[in-house]
Amino acid sequence: MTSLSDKLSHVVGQVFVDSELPAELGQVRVSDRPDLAQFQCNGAMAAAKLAKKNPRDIANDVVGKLQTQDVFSKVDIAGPGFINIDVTDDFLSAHLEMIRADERLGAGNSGQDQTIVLDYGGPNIAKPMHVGHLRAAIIGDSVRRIMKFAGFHTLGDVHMGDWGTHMGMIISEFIKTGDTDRILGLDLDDEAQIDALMKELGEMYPRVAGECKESETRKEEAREATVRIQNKETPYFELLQVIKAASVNGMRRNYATLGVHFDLWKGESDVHDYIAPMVEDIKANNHAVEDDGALIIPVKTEDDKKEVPPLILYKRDGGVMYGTTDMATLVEREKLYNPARVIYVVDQRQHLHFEQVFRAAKLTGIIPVGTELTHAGFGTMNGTDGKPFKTRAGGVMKLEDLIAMAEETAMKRLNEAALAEDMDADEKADVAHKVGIAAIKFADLSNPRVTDYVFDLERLTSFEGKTGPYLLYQAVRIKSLLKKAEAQGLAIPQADAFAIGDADRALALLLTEFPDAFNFALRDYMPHHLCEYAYRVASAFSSFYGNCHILSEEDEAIRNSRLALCAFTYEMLIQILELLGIEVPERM
RNA sequence: GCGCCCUUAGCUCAGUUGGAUAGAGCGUUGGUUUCCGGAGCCAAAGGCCGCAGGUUCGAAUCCUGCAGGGCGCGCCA
Repeated sequence: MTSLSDKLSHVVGQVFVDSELPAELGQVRVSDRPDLAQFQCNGAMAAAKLAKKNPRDIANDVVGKLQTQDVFSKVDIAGPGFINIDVTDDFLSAHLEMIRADERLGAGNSGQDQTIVLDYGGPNIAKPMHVGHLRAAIIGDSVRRIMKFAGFHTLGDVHMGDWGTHMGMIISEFIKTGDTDRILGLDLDDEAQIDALMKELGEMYPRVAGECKESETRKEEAREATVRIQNKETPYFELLQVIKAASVNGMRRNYATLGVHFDLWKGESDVHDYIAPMVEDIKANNHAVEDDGALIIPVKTEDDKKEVPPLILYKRDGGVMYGTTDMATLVEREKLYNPARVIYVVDQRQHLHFEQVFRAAKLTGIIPVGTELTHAGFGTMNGTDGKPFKTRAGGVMKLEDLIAMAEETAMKRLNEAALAEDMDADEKADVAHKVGIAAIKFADLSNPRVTDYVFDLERLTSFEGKTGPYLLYQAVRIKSLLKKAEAQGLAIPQADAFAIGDADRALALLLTEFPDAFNFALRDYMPHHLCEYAYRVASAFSSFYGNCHILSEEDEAIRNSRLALCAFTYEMLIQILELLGIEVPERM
């Protein structure tokens, strides 16, 4: 299955081949002059250069051959050699029927069941989740959904930070204050006790971290505790388990609220035992060198224009760094899953780090050279002042506070719009939740991953314009229409339904573009292509809806076609929003 | 100092392998409802695409230089 423009490219490409020109030149795309044509092909100009001929002559030749085919209602030449193409409504209707019947809506199975691992979590235990974790979660989960839809076997890993010096700080503090037994005695099935512990940790961590900065002795205590944890000594290791269990509980809650899914709940501690043998192997293969007391892997190459620092396996003090852990994680992933790709959805600022890790992993053979390792980095979420998003007081905003704010604003919007008025409190709260999450996610996903963006809650919760709530509103409006049709006894035709005409041609053509938008999103790990497309579908529907009657249409064939088109548009929107991780309420 | 990214309408941003008249949303102005959900729809105004060169039949897009902004550059993660 392919998009309509792919299909046409094939036809036109064949004509180019017949003229002894490369098939790629026959590439057809949606016209950027919809007033002139539905599709265009610019290959004649490029061909002119190759064949040293007049572009219009080549175009003439191609057009002559295309005009004999009955899929086209118009083929002509404009300007220096643009080939403009329209398809017949019958052909369009038939194509629409095909993608409607296809579970991938024409997008094809490019994944072929290959396994890929996605890393888009990274919260530290014992610390509250904050807005910094939001983008990784939202983008990573969407990329996972997209890849799964494309036929990949996807494994999302939360990969939490549960093994570093920050744990040493906290656990050494509990030991010092004699709170060990109290912590070990906590009932982890009791939400109240978990919340109390998390609150305590939230207060404790910044204080102890500050002390460690001030005092070398305190820092040494933390460091020593870290080693004891990593040696699994009692009660250090046991304390870690309690803190971890409580933290994971909070993480699961946060991610569940966001509707973000992970297949694997692994952490840095899970790969600790891989480190020593991995380093031995690396040393045995002469990839590691001693440097100023540290053990490093040089990863710079001859043709590097920039400085690429080595990856440090062991620090001068014998401790490991996160590059070491990332390497060990790759050892485990290779062993357990043998992935075709590993994709890291992590802050763009860590790009150099990943370049080091990827080079080291390929160099040492931990990961086969043919395996794709990608850092799909993302930019910073800024406040309306253009600086990184903070609370009014200037601190880091907790994720749950941000979500609560979004839900609150969403509720305010619903009231302003007099939406969801006849609902009971629970249903309305559920709608406000879905609207709030849709607002956050759509805003985050709708700009290209790598750029920074401005998080303006007032704007992105609006029901107007290119926002998540607008998309929900449009989807719900279609659903309402479909329900009304059902109530009137009008069945949605399941096959041979489409009879596309002037009123619905634009929407029909747009619906055939799904595979194009999808494949861009898939190729670049950039969901914003789908956001853009979803918005175009929603507004094309709105335009269609405003311009013609559907239920009251008296011609049965036209009414059936339009009903089917509404139903298909609804399915399309729901599917795209699902790929973005956005849930749509039944009504609002 | 070196490297990466960014600079497009008043504001927030799209723009695929170089293609026709550079697009959205918000805001502004005007129109629109005896009918399916009008926070909708239709339309208009608004641009030396940071600046200067170059390549090309053709450049927001590719190359070079400059200016402004963000980020990163070995023992934190």
